[in-house]
Amino acid sequence: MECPFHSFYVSTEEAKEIQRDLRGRVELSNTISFKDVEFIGGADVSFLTAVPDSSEVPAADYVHALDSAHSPERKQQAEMEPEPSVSALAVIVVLDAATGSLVETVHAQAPVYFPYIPGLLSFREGPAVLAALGKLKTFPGVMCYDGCGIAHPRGFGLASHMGILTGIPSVGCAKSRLCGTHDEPGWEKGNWTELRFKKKLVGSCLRTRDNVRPVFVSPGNGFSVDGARDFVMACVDKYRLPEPTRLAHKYVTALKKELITHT
DNA sequence: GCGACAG
DNA sequence: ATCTTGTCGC
Repeated sequence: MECPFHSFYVSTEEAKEIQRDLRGRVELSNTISFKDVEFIGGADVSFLTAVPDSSEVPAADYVHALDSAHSPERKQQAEMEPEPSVSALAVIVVLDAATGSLVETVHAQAPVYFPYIPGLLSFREGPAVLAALGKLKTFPGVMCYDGCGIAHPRGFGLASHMGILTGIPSVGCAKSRLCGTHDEPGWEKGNWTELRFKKKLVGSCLRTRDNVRPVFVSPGNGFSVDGARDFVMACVDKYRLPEPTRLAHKYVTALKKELITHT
């Protein structure tokens, strides 16, 4: 199956249409047995205002693919800012699955042409995430994203979107609920309840630490609901967020602070 | 029509 | 996400 690249310079309606077009490609059975996964990746994004992109690294393959769809005509058609003052800063960390040690960290900056709209997050953060992924030397066997997978209005959240575009199995681990209903899980680490949307099982409400708010885990692509939850739980150390996402967040925050200072 | 609403 | 100090709890 080829990579279904599309433009990210789209209107909100086109974005929803893209999600409906691609959701059928999501594979909800465990594609990989994370027992054999060597490297695990985690991604997180923060935003910069009025900080020029000083990237020196050549554009990644993902960016090239996206550029072909980035014609001025499309920007015009989508009625978006010619030169946004806000850019997304994405960081990807790669951990050794066996030891949990940090193997690689990369980052990329991309202009933001899309506003934050619940359900359309990937159109805001996607370009930066894809650009960062393209700079990796160590290719992760699984990616963990800070957002939803199929626990989404159209069953195609950030984790699913990135998973389909890159081919890397993925899981979404959101800090709060986007949609669906669930019972309150027990207060002990490891307790969980089903997250359902329109009567369908789409994820888990998982307690990753004793007495802390739960996280919402759902398959991105290549995972079953149970598999996604087991995977996230296996990535949890002593914090609420699983290590891949927690570390990625830690690094973007530090990098952002650094970039702002050097400006 | 009235709420809900990843980051 | 982002703007922000101290503060309560394990």
